[in-house]
Amino acid sequence: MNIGEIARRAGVSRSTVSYALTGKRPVTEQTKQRIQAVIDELDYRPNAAARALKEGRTRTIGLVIPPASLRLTDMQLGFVASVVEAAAHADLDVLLSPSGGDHDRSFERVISGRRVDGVILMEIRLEDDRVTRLQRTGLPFVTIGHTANPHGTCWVDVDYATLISRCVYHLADLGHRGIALINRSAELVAAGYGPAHRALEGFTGAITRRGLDGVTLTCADDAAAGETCIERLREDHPEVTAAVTVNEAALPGIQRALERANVTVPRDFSIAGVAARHWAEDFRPQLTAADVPTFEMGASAVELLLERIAAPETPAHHLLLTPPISLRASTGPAPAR
Amino acid sequence: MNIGEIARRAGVSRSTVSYALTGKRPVTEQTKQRIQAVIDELDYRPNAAARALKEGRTRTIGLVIPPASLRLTDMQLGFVASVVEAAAHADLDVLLSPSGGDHDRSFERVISGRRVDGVILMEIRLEDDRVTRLQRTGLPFVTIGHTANPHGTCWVDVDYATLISRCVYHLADLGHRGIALINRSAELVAAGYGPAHRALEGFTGAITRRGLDGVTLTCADDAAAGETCIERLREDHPEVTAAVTVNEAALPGIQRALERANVTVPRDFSIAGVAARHWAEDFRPQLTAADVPTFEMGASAVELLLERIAAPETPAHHLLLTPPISLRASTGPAPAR
DNA sequence: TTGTAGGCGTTATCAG
DNA sequence: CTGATAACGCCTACAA
Repeated sequence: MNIGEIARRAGVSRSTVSYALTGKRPVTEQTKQRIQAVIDELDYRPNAAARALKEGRTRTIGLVIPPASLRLTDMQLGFVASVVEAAAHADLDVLLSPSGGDHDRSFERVISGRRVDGVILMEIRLEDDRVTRLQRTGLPFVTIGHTANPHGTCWVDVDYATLISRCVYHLADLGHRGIALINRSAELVAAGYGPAHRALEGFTGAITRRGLDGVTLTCADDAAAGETCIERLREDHPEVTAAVTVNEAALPGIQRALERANVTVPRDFSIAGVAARHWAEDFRPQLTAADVPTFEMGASAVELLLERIAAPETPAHHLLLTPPISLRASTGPAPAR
Repeated sequence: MNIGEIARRAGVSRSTVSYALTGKRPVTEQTKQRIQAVIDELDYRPNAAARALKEGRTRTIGLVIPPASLRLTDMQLGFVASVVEAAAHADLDVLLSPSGGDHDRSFERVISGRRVDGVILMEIRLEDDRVTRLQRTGLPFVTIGHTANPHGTCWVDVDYATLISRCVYHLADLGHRGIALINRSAELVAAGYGPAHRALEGFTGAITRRGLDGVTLTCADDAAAGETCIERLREDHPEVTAAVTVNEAALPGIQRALERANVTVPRDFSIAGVAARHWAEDFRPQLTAADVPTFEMGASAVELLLERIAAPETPAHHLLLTPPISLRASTGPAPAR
């Protein structure tokens, strides 16, 4: 079914059908109705490929997600959901590309061949090949997270360094002297994953400024790892009375290990961090944490991308969010010696 | 950058470039290399829209997911991940449509206008408008889950009825007489969501056949709901000594409530069900459960869809999986009276 | 207010 | 083995 067939049946020319559809030229109410009747009858929709070819844009954006084999974290899922939602709201479709490296077939397919008008990238590393690649192509893009040197790129991120610093200050104010950072996995740190590095940066900075005793641990993104992490911590560093974490997926394990060791939170041990709200509220007792505003971040990323598509030469904006730390029930005064 | 420019620079015709790329016609090694050199230099990729227009297919499939505002369950996420992965493996792109109802804009956009070669639908209801709509359009589609009357449609699903029956038999064999079903939410049941209905069907069938005492409960998809569900159950039905569930998201809450009530699993209370493996293994003690093979299901859905796209007139296949029930540590003999 | 015609970038048919 | 050319379906200047 194509526009010519509609035109034929309605007894008008193809351009009239086109204009009746787009409204870019006045069309008599009567002919418009006749055309609409035929369209309704045949359930006609303009061919997207033809339109894209003619107009030079696809009304589709690409969303590059971590390889699907890795289980997505709740936060990543939050980004995907909010990006998809915001895009749908702007009548845009979203093309998904699960890819890690620069030379991924799926990634190449999506960014080349004009399949999309722009790209949103997540899980950004400090040095990220995909960003470099995208800069070379000239395709508009926005990153959720930012590289070590983000000048000239458009991004939205959470200020992990500041948030973790604040958590440490909060714990220090409560009298804690030995504080641990439960970071993301050693692999992510090694790969130069931004949030992990920035959390560490904020942690060591705050520890130093307050003259505290800091312990840093890496921990894989799952409950089991959280469990062994706490066990190790209590064994190797009994002087530690509090922890800050950016590893939300480890929280259930952390909780389990503390319970099993008969450590009462916050009486015996305090914990705070950065996490999706859902994880913080499911922790027992509820976790004092900065809730990562995934919904807002995804929506902003789409918004920034649309601006960038509309005006590619405009200077790049970015958004560094510092959401408030919700005081819940997991932090309290340091236990007396 | 287009094929004409490449042809000009390589001193050949456009068709030669095209054939050098697709290999559908022999091209001298020498010219092929000259062409490739120009392509590499200019980083040329064929325009996807032009190709789709000419070839009549997009090499893209649509994946309809529940509205993004609802948090996706782990199982849904598993489907998305495996579909995306399987599609990437077949060099297909995936267009995401977050939509619930039939008249959703995003849904309409994706299925009409030849944006995709086929569609995968998830979260199927017993009566599902989207399925009807898709049948009308004639676009190839596969559903994960199936409608009440799935004849002529192509689907892959888990046999909830049989699995829940088997769980009940298993518990009955262990001496349990009072058994509860912890189902999905009342809203989902009311909306005619298949797995919820089929779980109930399998449950009541098994309870009747064994002459047991069955209690059915609905429970929202989150930990908090699981907690109150167990509290209610123990209060209203103290005679119940075991439960079966299809509500994986409620498991952490179920566990918490049982622990708090000082109920030891499986000594005092047994529990079994259907869940993604990850949830079953995170339960303490680990949950005796049929692990929903999300990865396999997503991959099969893509495979079926590809067959269907290749041969639309072929009779519709389907796949009803009955994964084995992994005996873990959460079921044991009924406590003595 | 409506119609005609050309071109977007590819692929495939038909000649050479 | 290679080149010219005609579609694919749409949009939009230009002409009426």
